[in-house]
Amino acid sequence: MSKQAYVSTLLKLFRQFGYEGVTLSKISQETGLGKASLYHHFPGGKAEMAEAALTQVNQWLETNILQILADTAALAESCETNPIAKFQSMCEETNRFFNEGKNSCLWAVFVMEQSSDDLMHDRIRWAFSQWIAAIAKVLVAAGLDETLATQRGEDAMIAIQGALVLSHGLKDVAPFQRVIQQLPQQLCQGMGD
Amino acid sequence: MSKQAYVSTLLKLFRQFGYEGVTLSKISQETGLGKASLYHHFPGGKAEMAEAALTQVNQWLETNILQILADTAALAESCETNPIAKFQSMCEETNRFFNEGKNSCLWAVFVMEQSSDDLMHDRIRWAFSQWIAAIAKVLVAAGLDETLATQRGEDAMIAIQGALVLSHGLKDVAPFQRVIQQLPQQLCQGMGD
DNA sequence: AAAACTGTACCGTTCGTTCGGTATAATTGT
DNA sequence: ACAATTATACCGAACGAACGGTACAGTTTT
Repeated sequence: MSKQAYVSTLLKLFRQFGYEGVTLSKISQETGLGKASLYHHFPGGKAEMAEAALTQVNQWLETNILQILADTAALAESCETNPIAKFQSMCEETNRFFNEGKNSCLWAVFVMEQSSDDLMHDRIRWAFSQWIAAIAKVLVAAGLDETLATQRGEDAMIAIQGALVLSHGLKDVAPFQRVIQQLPQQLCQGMGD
Repeated sequence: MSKQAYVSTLLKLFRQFGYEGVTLSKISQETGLGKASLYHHFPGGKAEMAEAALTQVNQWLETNILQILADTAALAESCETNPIAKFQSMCEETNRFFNEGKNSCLWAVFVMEQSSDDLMHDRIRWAFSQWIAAIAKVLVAAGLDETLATQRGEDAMIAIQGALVLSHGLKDVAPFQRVIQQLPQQLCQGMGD
């Protein structure tokens, strides 16, 4: 089992139970590694394990979301006036990442639990603002006002995070599915449709 | 100090740190009560304390949100065609409850942490669906289609929950403030403005 | 006096962490 | 080539501290 696989297990556990809710026994059980072995891979202990999980999420954001949104290849085409395709790709990737709404968001879990120290919270804040800025940049390139574009980026994050919370609360992924489906058009509303 | 005040302290702690993040030592320290006293008031221990906190939130929902939305007094007036005033009251109360966005939502914390047992999760689900249904009922009374009305109720919950998450993530209550301000008109859009 | 309440000491368990050590693979010296 | 050394991965056992919870004798309130 590679270290990447261990981190994936850590991510699964932390976003499911939160930082305090995860015990080293659970981690040991889930990874198959003894507690002492965990300290070989993560000398910083539980805190470093949580940071590794956060790193994986932020790397997913960079490679699977930010890169797609910032991609200038499709810009030469019709994507300039109507960037709906980009947002559809974003939503597909987001839907996959959150397992159709059945997964929680590590950022939300760590932030609400206030388990993250300042350094960790800064990395989460960076993630949120980067995602928002990437969306806004696409909309600005399509001719939207910058202030409104940023607002829509925020609204997208609000919709995704809120839908995750509500879907978990209702034990029904339908709200998240509806949000994911409607989001691209919602972001592009009032533009050259 | 009344029991109600103790429960308020419990609510504060649980929504700030989550179920697993709160220890009896913290509770004892924050309430000024010894462990024995805590078990006198809450014989069921930590689980009962968490349930008491949840009960307080759900009671707030009933008395400060559901009741206002279901109030038929203003229905005789212009509220029938334009229920924006009701939603404004709802948002004011919500804004106060979440301390302008600085507080977390206990439902979201418990649901995301998966710390709640089935009975607790059912009460949280009840709260979400009741709030949504109450909003939908107002919109239906104002002439909106039932399916769309329920969707807008869900969107309101999504907006509130998502805005809380984002505001905590960004360490900035501005997104929550904007959502609270825009929500009434957003709920009534396309109606007799 | 009876009831409600609380302080102190304590219980067994589990927490995150560390120690000492083993087995295997890679590297080095000769 | 082979032996000596180092590095990597892993684990059982145990640590002190803190966990949630309990027993019981007081104290306060009524």
